Amino acid sequence: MADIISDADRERKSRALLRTVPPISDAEEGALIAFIELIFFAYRDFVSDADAVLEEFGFGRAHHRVLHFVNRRPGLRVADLLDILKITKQSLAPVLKQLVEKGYIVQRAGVHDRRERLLYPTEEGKELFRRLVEPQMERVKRALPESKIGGSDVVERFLFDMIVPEERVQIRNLIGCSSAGSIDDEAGA
Amino acid sequence: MADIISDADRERKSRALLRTVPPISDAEEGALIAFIELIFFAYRDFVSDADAVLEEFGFGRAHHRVLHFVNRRPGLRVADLLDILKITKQSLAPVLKQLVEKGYIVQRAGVHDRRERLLYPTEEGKELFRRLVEPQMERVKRALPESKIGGSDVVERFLFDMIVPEERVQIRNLIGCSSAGSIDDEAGA
DNA sequence: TAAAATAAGTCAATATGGCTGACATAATTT
DNA sequence: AAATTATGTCAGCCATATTGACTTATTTTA
Repeated sequence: MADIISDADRERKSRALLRTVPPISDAEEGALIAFIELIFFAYRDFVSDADAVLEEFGFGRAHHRVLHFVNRRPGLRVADLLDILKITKQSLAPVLKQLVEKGYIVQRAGVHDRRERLLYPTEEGKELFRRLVEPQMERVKRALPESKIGGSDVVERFLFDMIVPEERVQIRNLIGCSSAGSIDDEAGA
Repeated sequence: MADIISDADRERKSRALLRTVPPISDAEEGALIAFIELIFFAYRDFVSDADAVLEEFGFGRAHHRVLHFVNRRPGLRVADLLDILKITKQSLAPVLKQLVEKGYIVQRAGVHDRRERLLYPTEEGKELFRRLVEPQMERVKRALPESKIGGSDVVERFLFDMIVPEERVQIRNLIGCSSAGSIDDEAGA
């Protein structure tokens, strides 16, 4: 008990030093930490949607991500996938191999550059993609403000602005996102 | 197609608690998938904030999560932590052990029940918590709609509604979240 | 009071999904 | 012909999770 009080003392001291630079108030802090935790719990449940389906197929989340973006961008190269997922090719290799071996993804040599292996979903791959994305769409749809004007735009903008500025243009191009980032994407300094 | 219907069957249990939702149109689908991908990218960058700090200390994200909730709920039991993080005690054990050994968390026997090990952050633990939460608060603060009326409430509500209904009450109690979940949390059936 | 239940810790084996480094192969570019 | 590029592969490592079985200390309960 005494420890907790002295902890609070010490925290007050260090906080006083920090307060000279940034302007996050104590009142604001609680709300921001609540947001941080909400993001943690929301994401955990968000990814759990697909986990049950994946288990049926003996796949993990890594397979899901690969399958997802191959469906969304059929014909993308291995290098593109690595760039989107921000993983190494050694990490991708076993996952992609399993998806190919089990018949969910096919690789074809590029037309212009035959070194490239362009990735396409098979019919089975498309079906699995749908099974995985369906519960996630349902969850997002239910969570999104339904009839309020601009409600979903606010959420979309928030998510977009959580992304590091350098990646925003690339991601907007990738996902074809509507409202996000018309102005001050990495300006506004 | 048949798969989608059977998938809907699988989801019927949880959906029945909420409400009957109309089917997702093709036009809606694109927007929902964009949201799904935004969540993926936003979360990836969100957690990356802490990674740089963690690396300095030789810790991983598991350490971060433990340290975070011990700071937020000083005196919680090991069982509470397992429940919040939804991991097994065997997963927690090495992570907690390291945090204790390196002096960021202390364990004390419970007063009422001396079997319980209540977890408290040390001074160093509180400082590291602050270092980890600070950049995340900054990111959230920047991404949140600043002066628009109700903007952050909309986002908060969205995140809250992404959580599975059964957990919402517990999480609201844990994080002391303001706007989220005044009505129809798990009602509506 | 003796037995059962509980909180926590521990040991072992296993799996997933990341990483780095080094090297091979085929195709393209210079 | 040589360098570069795209991809694949091998080996080893690490972090984080799992299940199962067991111990210890403590509390509850029959």
